[in-house]
Amino acid sequence: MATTATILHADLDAFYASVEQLLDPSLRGRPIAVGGGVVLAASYEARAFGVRGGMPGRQACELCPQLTFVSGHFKEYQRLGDAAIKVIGDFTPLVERISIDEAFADVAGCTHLFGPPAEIARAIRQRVRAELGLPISVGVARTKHLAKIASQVAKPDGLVVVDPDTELKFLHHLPVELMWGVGPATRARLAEIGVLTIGQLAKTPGCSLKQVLGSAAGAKLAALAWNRDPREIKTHRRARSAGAQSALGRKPAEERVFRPTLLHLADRIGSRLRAKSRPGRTVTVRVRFANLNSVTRSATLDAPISATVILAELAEELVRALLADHPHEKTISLLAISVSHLEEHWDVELELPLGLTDEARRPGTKKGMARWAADHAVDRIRDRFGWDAIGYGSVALGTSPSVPDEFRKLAEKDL
DNA sequence: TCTGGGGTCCTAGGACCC
DNA sequence: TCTGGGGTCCTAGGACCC
Repeated sequence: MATTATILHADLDAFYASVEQLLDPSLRGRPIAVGGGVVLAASYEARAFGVRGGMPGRQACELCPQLTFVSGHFKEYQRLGDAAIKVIGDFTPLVERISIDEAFADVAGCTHLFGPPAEIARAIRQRVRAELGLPISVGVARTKHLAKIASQVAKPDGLVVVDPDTELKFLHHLPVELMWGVGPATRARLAEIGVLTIGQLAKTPGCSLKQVLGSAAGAKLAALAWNRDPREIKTHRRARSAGAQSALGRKPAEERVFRPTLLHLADRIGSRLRAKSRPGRTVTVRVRFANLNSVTRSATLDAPISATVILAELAEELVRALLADHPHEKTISLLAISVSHLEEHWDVELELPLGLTDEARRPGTKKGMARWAADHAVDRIRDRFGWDAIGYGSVALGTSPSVPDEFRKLAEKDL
């Protein structure tokens, strides 16, 4: 067992909101929310009123009447997020980026250059503050799980170092919902058997946890509660799926509604897959009905696909079958497509959409080639003139997107 | 007056093969 | 004809994270 804490977890505080307060000093010290119809991020001043990310804007206003809404500077988020991660990268190459504003790092190999892990954490915080003007919290511990918890405890704008000798003492008095993998459902189930803290979880017999959470989840949480976390820093992991979704408000479950939406979603996904030569074999659609229940349908093909029109047609077939199985659902509120079983690298020109029967989809046919050529042409034009220059227009959707495209891109993983 | 969008992982049951 | 076991893949759903 390693006896030193060398794992760092660094997390920019209320990232989008902090960037807005950095760009506009008049917003500093005030409750602000990025977004409009929906709160994408809230400053700490706003969180004090109960405002949270994902919350409808109207509800946020009720909680905090003096709340100021700002539309986001999404390019700045990307730039500053990249810059913060780069600061960490100046200390060690072993950096695992989790999202735009968060990363793990292992500094075991660079303490001889920069001093003990706690010193490195201080230096990172100081540099991000001085060079970028942003607050960042850092946790230091022997495992990723504990480092992540430590950074949560450190927020806002703090540093917490968990000494290996006192890690269980630190961990066990904290509430279970701070653990990675414990959300509302698991928290509620644990509460039913009287488990509120990580210490209580640690002392709960394995068989009880298995009963309440299932065998795998129970064993995993028990291990984390004793700080047995085997995960290592992974510097580059490839994406396993790519998807897109669109909330619709309330729309009738009809072809004229879902066809243009699915084409638009397929266009977004297809262009990403083609850009990285990573077509996929499994296509999954999700339909959310008016009552917020959602249902999925998927199909796995013999060969991977990434052509926009083929993706769209397959998605349409799946949605049609899904709706036929739910004849009483007349209203849909969201459509989603996801492509998984992605190839590591694939020459897209060789794309062979087997498993589909339509003559037009087969390779070598005139229509099949025409579709590949059309995608290729669209991709080239977008390379030169930008995504909106051409495509299966969102004008067809008839509604403006509830979330700007730039925001969507921030959440996209590198394929 | 019912919360957006992009992801990951796990599970249970069934099909199919050896 | 009935019986058993193991492994892999697929599907649908659920929980969770940022």
